[in-house]
This record gives sequence, C-alpha cells and structure tokens, in this order.
Amino acid sequence: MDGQAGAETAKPARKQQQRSIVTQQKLLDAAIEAFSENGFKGTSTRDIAERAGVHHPLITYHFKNKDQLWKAATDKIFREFNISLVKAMAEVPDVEPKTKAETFVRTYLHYSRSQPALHRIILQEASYASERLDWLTEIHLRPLFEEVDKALVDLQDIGVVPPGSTALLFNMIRVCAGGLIALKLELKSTSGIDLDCDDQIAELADLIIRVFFPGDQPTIN
Amino acid sequence: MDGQAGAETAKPARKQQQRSIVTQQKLLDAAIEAFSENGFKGTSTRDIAERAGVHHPLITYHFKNKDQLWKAATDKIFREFNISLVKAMAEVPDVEPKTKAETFVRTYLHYSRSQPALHRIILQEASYASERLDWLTEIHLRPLFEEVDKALVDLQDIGVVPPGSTALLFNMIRVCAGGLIALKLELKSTSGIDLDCDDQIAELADLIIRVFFPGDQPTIN
DNA sequence: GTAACTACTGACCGATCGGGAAAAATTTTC
DNA sequence: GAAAATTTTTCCCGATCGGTCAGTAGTTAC
Repeated sequence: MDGQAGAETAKPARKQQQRSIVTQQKLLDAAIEAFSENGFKGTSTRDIAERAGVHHPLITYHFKNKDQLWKAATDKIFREFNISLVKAMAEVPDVEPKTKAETFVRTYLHYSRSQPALHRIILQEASYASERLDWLTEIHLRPLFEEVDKALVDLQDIGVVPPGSTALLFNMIRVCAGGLIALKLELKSTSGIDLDCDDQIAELADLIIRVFFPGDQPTIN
Repeated sequence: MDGQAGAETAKPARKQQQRSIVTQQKLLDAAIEAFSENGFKGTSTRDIAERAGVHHPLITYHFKNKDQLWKAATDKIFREFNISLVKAMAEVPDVEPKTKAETFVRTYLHYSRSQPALHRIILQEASYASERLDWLTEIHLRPLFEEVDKALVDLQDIGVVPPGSTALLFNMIRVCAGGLIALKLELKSTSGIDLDCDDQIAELADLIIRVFFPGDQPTIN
C-alpha cells in the first residue's frame, strides 16, 4: 500500500522510492486514458497495466483496487485542471468580469484539448447512478459549479450574459467546450472540424463567447 | 439467423414467428439501455440478455454477435428519432425558418429525454476510432449534419443565427440539448436541475433558442 | 556491509466473458 | 395430425476478468 491512493496514511517509516513514484504516475496516466475511452466497467486493469508498461499486480500494490485507481486518476485530472484554472484566473484584473469569463472559457477549452478525459470521465460516469458519480459530483463538480455560478449571476446583472437560469447556462457553456472536444473524432468526419487545430479551437472559443456573453463589459474607469 | 440484423436476407421460406419478434425487440431495448450506460466494451451480452429477460444464446441466434446487436440497437434509436423528427418538421410551414429551427431543437430535446441513448451512444463511441464510429458517422450522423447545416446557413443569411461556423454552431446546439440530457444525473446533484421535469426541459429549450437564434424571423406576408 | 524495508515478479484462483453445438420445445405448413 | 421449419434451452469451450500471495529484486537506513 502507499500514500497516494486515499485516506489511509498510517506511517511511512521509510521514504517512497523514486521508481515507485514513476510507476504510480505511469499507471495514473494510463488509467486516465483507458477509463476515459472505455468507462469504468469497460476498462480492464490488465489493459491499464499494459498501457503503462507495467505488470498488472502493481495496481493492487499501489492503489489497492480498480476503484481506488479510478479515484486517484480522476483526482489527478481535476486537480491539474484546477491548478491551471486558478493560475489563469489570477492574471485577470478583478474589475473585468467579462474578461474573467472569457479566460474561464479559453482555459477550460485548452485544458480539455490537452486532457479530453476531463469531460469524458464525467460523461462515462453520468450514465447511471454509482458511488463514483456521487464522489465525482461532491468532490469536484459541485464546488466548481457553485463558484462559476456566482460569477455568472454577476455577469447577468451587468447585462453581459443573457437572462435565464444560470445553472443551465453554465452547463451549456461547459458542454459546448468540453463536450465538443469529447466528440472531436466524430466532428472531424461529420463536420470537417478539427479541434486539434489551434485555429479551430480559437474559433470555437470566440463563438462560445459571442453566443453566451453577447453583452459589453461596462467600463469602470 | 433472421431478417432484422443486417444485410443478409437470403430466403425466409417460412414467416417469422411472433415470439421471435418480441424477443428481438426486448433484446434491442435492453441493448440500447446497456450500451448507452456502459459502452460497447463495458457491456456484456449476458447483461443484455438478463435485462431482456431472455437466455443469452438468443443473442447469437437473432443477431449473430455483439457487434451486429450493437448496430441493430443503434439503428433502432436513430431510425425512430428520424421518424419523430420528420413528423414534427412536416407540420411547420416552409415560410417560417426560425420556427423550423425551434421545432428541431424541441424535437431533439424531447426525443433525447425519452431516449437518452441517442446522445450517449455517440459519446460512448466517439472516445476512440473504431469501425462502429465510422459506421455511426457515415450512416446516421453525417446525413443529419448536412441537412441541418444547410438550414443553419439560410438562417444565418436572414440574421436569425449569429455569424460564425455553422458546423460549430450546429454541434454546440446539439450538445446543449442532447449533451445536457446525457448529463442529467450529474446536473441534478450539482446544479439542482431536473431535466426529467417538463418545466425545466421547456426552459432549456427556450434558452437554447434565445442564445443560438437571437434574431427575429422576417415576416413574409 | 548488512539488516530492514520497499517495490516488483510470476503463478495462480474463482468468476465472468463472447460464442458455439446439440437437443428440446414450439409453431407453421400441408 | 404429421412433417418441416423456427425458436428456445441446456451445456460447454477457451479467453479474460479482478484480485491474491509467496517469493525475488532493489533501495534505504544504520
């Protein structure tokens, strides 16, 4: 057992070895890829181990079982997303609420492109009720929603965002960004859209902003 | 073998029995449910048979194998969607392009609610390249896209739809409808939105229309 | 340098996977 | 009602599933 997976920590007694950290990271990255492609049930631990180039009993060793590995992998995705989101938002002046919204959209879009699993894992789990969905909702999704929803209400007050349920609007924006990237393979062959291409991502960002934030930002100076 | 699954038809020689039709329909409905929840790899044929209340070798008998069952199930979803779409569109006068768009959105939304698998199956398959995704794209998705895209271009010309790539706009609208319904379990607990409720579906429809079709329909009389 | 601990390997378990074959049951045709 | 065809049931196969465990290799602490 280790100190990465979950709540248990006990006592290390001796420091974690470097090769162990490497193995864990390889397994996490492989798990993110596999779970986002085939869902929890559709992914075998042996497939994950193979993608990671590692023997499969190491999953049990480092993460106890498939459930804990899923949590650790999902946690990594959202933790890294939050880091890049916080970093991006910190650079925007507080007096420019619309710019903040634009930054949120562009950050969400760029992170989703580098890590499409962000949206795909949610989609995989939202299909039926499960302990995993409850965990995902409570730990990662609701906190994000509540924060962004507040910002949307403010934007609505100053006329940047059209009237209507901000909860619906937030989720519409979210699926227009992450959901389209999750569908990028399909979009390529049905619509000729290549979301791996910088231009088209920028175009999507502009379009989302134009459609969902049509109002002008009031000048405060 | 039978006459439902695919290209083969040969000669019936004797008519299909009623119980056989019932079994096929039960298997198709169960397959739609299971595949949309757990994806192709994550669904076992035994699970499908159990949901259908039928012995699992009947899948081989009626649909040859898991792949053919998937195709037959997916085909059923999209065929039934097309029927309700054509029916709904036929009732709208040709001279009201914005009303046609609104009807499309509401139909897509209502069908997705009664059959969330419409969007979920796409999402399950769009995660990685496969023969199934190619089939889905070519047979069902591209034809739908091409038709709607033409209509969107016209709507853009008369100022109902904001400028920008109609391909992107179409897919944004699509995920705002189907994608949100695919996420309905999550939306309920993160945002308090209940998309099983008539009011909230109507509110979502209104919002989609307000956001994506902000222009007025020119009066032609 | 060696003892103690961590990390990995290889072999294995019972359960379930997709699919096939033969026999039993049911329905149609005449 | 008997023969022929269709549909269902029962039993089976080899492969793969998640997980365990004893033993080995590698690393750390002293």
